[in-house]
Amino acid sequence: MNTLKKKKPNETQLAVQVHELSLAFSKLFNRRVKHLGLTRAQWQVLKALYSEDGRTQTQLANELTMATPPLGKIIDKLEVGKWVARKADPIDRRVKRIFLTSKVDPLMEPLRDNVEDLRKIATRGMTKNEEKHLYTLLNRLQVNLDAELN
Amino acid sequence: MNTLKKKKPNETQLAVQVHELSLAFSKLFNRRVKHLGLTRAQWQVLKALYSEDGRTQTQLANELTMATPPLGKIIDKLEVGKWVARKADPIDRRVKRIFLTSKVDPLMEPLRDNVEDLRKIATRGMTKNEEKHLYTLLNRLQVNLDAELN
DNA sequence: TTAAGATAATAACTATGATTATTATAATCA
DNA sequence: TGATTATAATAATCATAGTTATTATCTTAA
Repeated sequence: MNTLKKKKPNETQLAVQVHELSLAFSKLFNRRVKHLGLTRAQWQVLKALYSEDGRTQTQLANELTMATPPLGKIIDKLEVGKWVARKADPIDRRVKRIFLTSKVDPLMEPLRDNVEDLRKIATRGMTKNEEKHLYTLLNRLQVNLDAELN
Repeated sequence: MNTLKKKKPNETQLAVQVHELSLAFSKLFNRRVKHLGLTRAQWQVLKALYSEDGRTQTQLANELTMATPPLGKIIDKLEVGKWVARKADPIDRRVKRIFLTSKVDPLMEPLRDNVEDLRKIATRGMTKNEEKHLYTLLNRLQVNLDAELN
């Protein structure tokens, strides 16, 4: 009577498998950084800003492959938490530029470590070559899908 | 001045790459089935029911690796669209079992075709062996992450 | 058999992402 | 210049996923 026997994974469709992986990564990431008061999506934005802050929301949204409204909402939360500040652009009054606060700096290392830990966990049992091959194949998928999305 | 130069994909972190792939698959899927009035997540539920309907929401949620509240909301929408019907279990009055309506049957083939089209698009340029290897590696990631999630 | 614990569905709330509409401001073109 | 067009941010709405709380019901154990 139990119809819930777990499918053999190779039967799982590619898109479904990728989706489940994405959720699993997010759950693990969020669980592991909860004590820092941040989430996966928020960390992505901080990381992008860390390489160069003072960028506009539109520039950030492009880099993060995300529409501007959801990015704006993430920035709202980061602003409430005092991780970032919006500052008006002196020349173009439509623009707001996003700057990191000093509160962010001590968090970068633990967050980076967490990302690296997750990579190690996920690829456990793979050889370096297999892992490289995986990245190549994932990239191929992304290029193909991006081409189709245009 | 343009700081938005696209990263070389191999620099992208594994979890981020998987996340972007997941979003790309969903966007393409939704765009291609919009005329049917369904979404990717809704299709997943219909597909699970198609193999055997009359299951409880908890059973479906388990199969779909999803919590019961979000599943319940997807079923709400499917019910409004007359794709499924909730029926009270005659024995256990806590339980509602979900049944497909006849409206679903003619949609299964186009939806399946769409999934297959997307697979072909995504894996364009890969050999059969590379594709198989990809599935093996993705499955390894999933097993590793699932083990960590417990 | 009654009390305690477990389970099923759902409500309430949060986070993330998408699309469309709106408002303010810039840039361009006639 | 003045009108049109484009762009930046945000509001509003929807879809999906998660957690916690609640209610009804069932199961188990004293």
